[in-house]
Amino acid sequence: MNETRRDHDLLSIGVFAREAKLTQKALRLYDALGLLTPARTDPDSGYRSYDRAQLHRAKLIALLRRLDMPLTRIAEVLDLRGVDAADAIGAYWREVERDTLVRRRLVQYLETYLSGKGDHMYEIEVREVPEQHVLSLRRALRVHDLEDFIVRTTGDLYAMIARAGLRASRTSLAIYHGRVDEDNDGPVEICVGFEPGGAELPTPGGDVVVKMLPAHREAYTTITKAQTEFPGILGAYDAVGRYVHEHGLTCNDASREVYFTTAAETQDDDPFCDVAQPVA
Amino acid sequence: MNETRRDHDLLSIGVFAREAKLTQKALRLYDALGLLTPARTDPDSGYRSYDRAQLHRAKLIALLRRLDMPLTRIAEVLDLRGVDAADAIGAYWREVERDTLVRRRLVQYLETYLSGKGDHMYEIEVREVPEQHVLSLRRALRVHDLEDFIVRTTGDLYAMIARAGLRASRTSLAIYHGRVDEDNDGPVEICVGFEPGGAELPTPGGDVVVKMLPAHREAYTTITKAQTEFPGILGAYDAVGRYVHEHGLTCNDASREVYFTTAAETQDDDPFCDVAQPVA
DNA sequence: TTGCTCCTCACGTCACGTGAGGTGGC
DNA sequence: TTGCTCCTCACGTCACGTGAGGTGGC
Repeated sequence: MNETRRDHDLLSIGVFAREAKLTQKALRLYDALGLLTPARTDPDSGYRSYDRAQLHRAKLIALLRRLDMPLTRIAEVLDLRGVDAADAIGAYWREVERDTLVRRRLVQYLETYLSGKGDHMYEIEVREVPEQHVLSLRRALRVHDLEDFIVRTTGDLYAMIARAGLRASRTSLAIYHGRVDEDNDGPVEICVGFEPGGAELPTPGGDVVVKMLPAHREAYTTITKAQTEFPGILGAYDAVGRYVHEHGLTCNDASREVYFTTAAETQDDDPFCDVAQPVA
Repeated sequence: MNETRRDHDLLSIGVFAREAKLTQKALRLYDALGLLTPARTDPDSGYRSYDRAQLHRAKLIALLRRLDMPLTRIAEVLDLRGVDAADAIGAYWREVERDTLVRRRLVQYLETYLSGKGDHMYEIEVREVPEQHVLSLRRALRVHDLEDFIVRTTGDLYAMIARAGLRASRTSLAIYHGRVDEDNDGPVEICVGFEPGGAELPTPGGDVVVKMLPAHREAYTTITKAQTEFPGILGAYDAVGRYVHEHGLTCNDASREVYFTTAAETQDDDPFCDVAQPVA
């Protein structure tokens, strides 16, 4: 009750640990790291004494550790004051939440496929695709940049076709010439079809090329916008792959996504694109 | 492309690791733990060979590790099939989400108080409280059981008073005779006041006692239902404590919460209870 | 013979937990 | 003298990462 005047009491490590909700072992580590140095260390016995005023710092460390913040990062936060410290914690936590979001989707994916609900989630069909003139741009990139690249490039190619006075196809493609994830960078090719009418396409600049996509058969399934999210979309690829396998077909070109609408005009549960695999 | 017929190909650890997105080091550890045993180990060279069909198991391990699931728990999941495995993952993830919720609130609390927004969040006042006859029950318990205990006991005491034909007070109390958290168990005392009118209270049974709470002064602040959530409520206690300290007052009894409404009829942002500290 | 892959063994990382064996203050 | 607290040092935990030094197959 009389603690008002005891702000400069020295506390033993045991008492200090109890009040701060830290273990003695942790306090000794923080001392060794210079994160929380005792107010006094007896030169003979090595006994540590803490100032009651150090409890603030100790409690803050304890709380940040409950957020699993690494000690090096805690040291950075402790160097900041007030709003800056609050912001640093907020920034850390946003990282955690981002990570949690990815993992949450992973759990959904696992639950769906392990429980067998994924087996009949996709209707697979086979269709003939005629040859098609396209504007195409190919790039190597990781999954992190994938969505942005697809959206921007598709828009750019549509714009080029329109400016040339040509009629564009209603669908666009993303062709995966190699795996795209954290470690593999494709490459990915974006294609937008057009009708080579009277007007002539000017020689496109940069990496954009005009080419002809050959006619082919493909196994495909239509997925909703929600289903395009990683890792859920893997389920669609798996389903198409299984279909191809079970029907004794052979993959003869790179797998692809066929977009027939834009994200802006599509609800989560509306059809958004096809996942397709050319087969022989 | 011809992998259809190679389901029983043996893969070197390097190839297998790349396909499963695991490191060789991890695969050797899983081998040592019996979590994922290579289809074949060369008795001379020690070279490990994996069956292509083992990729399923390996990829599942890799995904579960991305959820930070411990290897022992992964082993349990791998022993299950289909829906059971999905349920086990779901159960694990619910634990993670529960933990995340607690930590999320902790972040909110830290951001509020470090940025100084907490300083003026509570209006503290002082009031005189007259003496009061109460029914009281005291128990030692940890924070986990606290809310349930308060709600049930308060309801029970009100019921006892009503059945005795007496008029109950509009407010009830939770008095903290000791800290209540994961390690400390109070004790906590629940009190409901009544007017000792014509009818006589029967001698209450069990641990319930009749007593007189003495008249006193108390510093208090009113908080909303949302603010009662741990750890946010600590801010109210801090604010009252600071007020007492800064005004040179002395705490002369245990701190308490004064409830003047029930959770059922209260919105998150409506006043729900007072946090009070008797002072001299 | 040259690269490449694989092997084991040992030590490092992170933030502690858990003794062992010994000392200091009341 | 007896407990209690504190000290250092060493090893364990968890799931690997990172060499060191050496072998095997083409």
